[in-house]
Amino acid sequence: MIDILQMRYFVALAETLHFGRAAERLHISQPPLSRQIANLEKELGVRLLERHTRQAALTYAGRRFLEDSRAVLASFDQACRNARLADGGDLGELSIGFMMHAAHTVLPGLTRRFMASHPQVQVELREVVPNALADAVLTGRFDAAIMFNPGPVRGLDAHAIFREPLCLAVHARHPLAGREGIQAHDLVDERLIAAPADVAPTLREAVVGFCRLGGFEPTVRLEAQLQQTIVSLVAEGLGIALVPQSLRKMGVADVVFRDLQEAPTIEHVVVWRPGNLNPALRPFLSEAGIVPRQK
Amino acid sequence: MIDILQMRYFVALAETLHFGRAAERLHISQPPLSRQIANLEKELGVRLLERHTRQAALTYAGRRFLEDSRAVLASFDQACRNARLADGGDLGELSIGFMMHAAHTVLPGLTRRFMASHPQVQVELREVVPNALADAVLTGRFDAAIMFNPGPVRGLDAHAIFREPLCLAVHARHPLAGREGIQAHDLVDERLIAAPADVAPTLREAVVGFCRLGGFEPTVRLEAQLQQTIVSLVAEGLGIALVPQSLRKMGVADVVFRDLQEAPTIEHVVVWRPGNLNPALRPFLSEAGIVPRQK
DNA sequence: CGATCATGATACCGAAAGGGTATGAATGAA
DNA sequence: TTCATTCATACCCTTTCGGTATCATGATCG
Repeated sequence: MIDILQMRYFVALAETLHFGRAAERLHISQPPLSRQIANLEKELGVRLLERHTRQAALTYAGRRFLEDSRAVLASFDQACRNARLADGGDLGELSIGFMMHAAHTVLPGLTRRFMASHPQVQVELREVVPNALADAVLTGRFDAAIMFNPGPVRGLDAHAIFREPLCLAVHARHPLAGREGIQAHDLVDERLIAAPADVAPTLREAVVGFCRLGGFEPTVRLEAQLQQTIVSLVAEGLGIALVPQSLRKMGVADVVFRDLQEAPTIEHVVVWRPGNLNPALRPFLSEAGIVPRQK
Repeated sequence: MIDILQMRYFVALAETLHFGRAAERLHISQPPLSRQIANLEKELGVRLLERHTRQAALTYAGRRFLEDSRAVLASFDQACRNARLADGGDLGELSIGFMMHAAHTVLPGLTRRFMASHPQVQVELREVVPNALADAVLTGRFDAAIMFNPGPVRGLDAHAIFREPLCLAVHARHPLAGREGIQAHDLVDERLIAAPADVAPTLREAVVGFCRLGGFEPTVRLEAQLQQTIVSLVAEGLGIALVPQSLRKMGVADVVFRDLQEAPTIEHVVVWRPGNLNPALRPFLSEAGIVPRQK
């Protein structure tokens, strides 16, 4: 059976046109090379070289086979390299799901760093409403997701990568719009807009907990999943909200953001399935500052 | 060393995900397959499959290696087939030089037949002034050439493939334009236009010989290499000419072609270098009706 | 024109690798 | 728990590979 070894020998021979020197280059002696080439010609049923006493010359078929062999050897070696690269997470695909909010905070930098250090990994980024993210990671739809901390989820590992304080978002003509040093009890009787507890439980908990510290139980009569939506609702005068500070970067007309005294904080986490065997996941987590524990 | 055999084994295994069935498909028993895969993984330094009791599953790196391996195997097998095809003259390049006149006679049909029976041979056709053709074949510029018979040329084989009578080309207002049964002696005192003897010796010989049979020695005061040029000169009233009959197909205003009694004939030959080892040359010659003698 | 040299082929030997059979270990199913 | 399935391991034999020694051939040179 013809194998890659004979092709390597043939290419070396075709490039030197000299059995002795080709053998030397291959770190073998001349007779095995002669025999391998003879075997190759026999199995192909094709004469590849004309042997003359002083030098050998490729036949037409030999020239063709040389070109093809070079291409085969290159792709063969590449295949082996690729397997090692893929195994090391340096080649392949990585699919990341994230809540919209992350696009304004950690996602851009993290993605840029990972892509720079792993140029051969195809990265798929996909925005998803937060409550679908955990399931999507569990089913394998995503290799990892970036979201507000959902609390412990069975089958998922999570690691905090970012923490930011909440701030108050009010309409520009709201009485609190000009106030400094706003505290929890200043929000008594305000109509609060917040994300549903099932979508972002820790965020909701932070909002509610802050109010309780101010001595009252907040009433939330309007809910929206996305922080950006909540800000828009504030702009429309439908209420006030406690939102992550990074939303200030969004320019929204008629909305004023104010710092809070003893502001609660909200955490971004990366979540992943510990059983996920995509080798590109580990370097991604490393880039996020996470050293996953060995299984 | 990793070789093509292990790749074949791996692809079979990856496609069945079952050592026993893959081994069966490869016509070997299961233990050698296990060992070869283990060797492959060891040499790559990469785990390609997760072995579970009930079924195996490819790792990420394994999936990548499967894709690459399929491509490598395909190109490997293709390289072997190509060598055989090239050796048989069914794949490669063939370069044919020809005098312009052949484009009106044998070249189109011959080329069409050869290309139809050898679709994978790249054919290069190149028009050349006739006296350069023999040298171009000798130097290897062309694998073969089609031309008027140049007589014996050292180092070239030649074989006739077409013979056509010459006819008379005269201006439409020439006295001979209306004559039938024109004979050689009717051309006495005419100004003849012909190709130089060094360009097309047999053609020139045919013209001169015909005149001698009519009892006179022709005077040629105007020469041109190409038959088409000669016909144009006839159209301009610069003289008359004996040209191959197939030039009648050219529509040239003011030129009339007349049959000759006992018309001389001119031969097209294919010439080639017997030492030319391009395998595509033999089938080309066969297509031209030539069975080259074995060297 | 014969001696010499360079080159590739051939013969033979020991080592390595491949495939086969027998069997063991692990794990999911009954 | 027992059984069946599946892959890994152990061991043997054959094939193949590479190495050394040597031969055949043809070009070069005195």
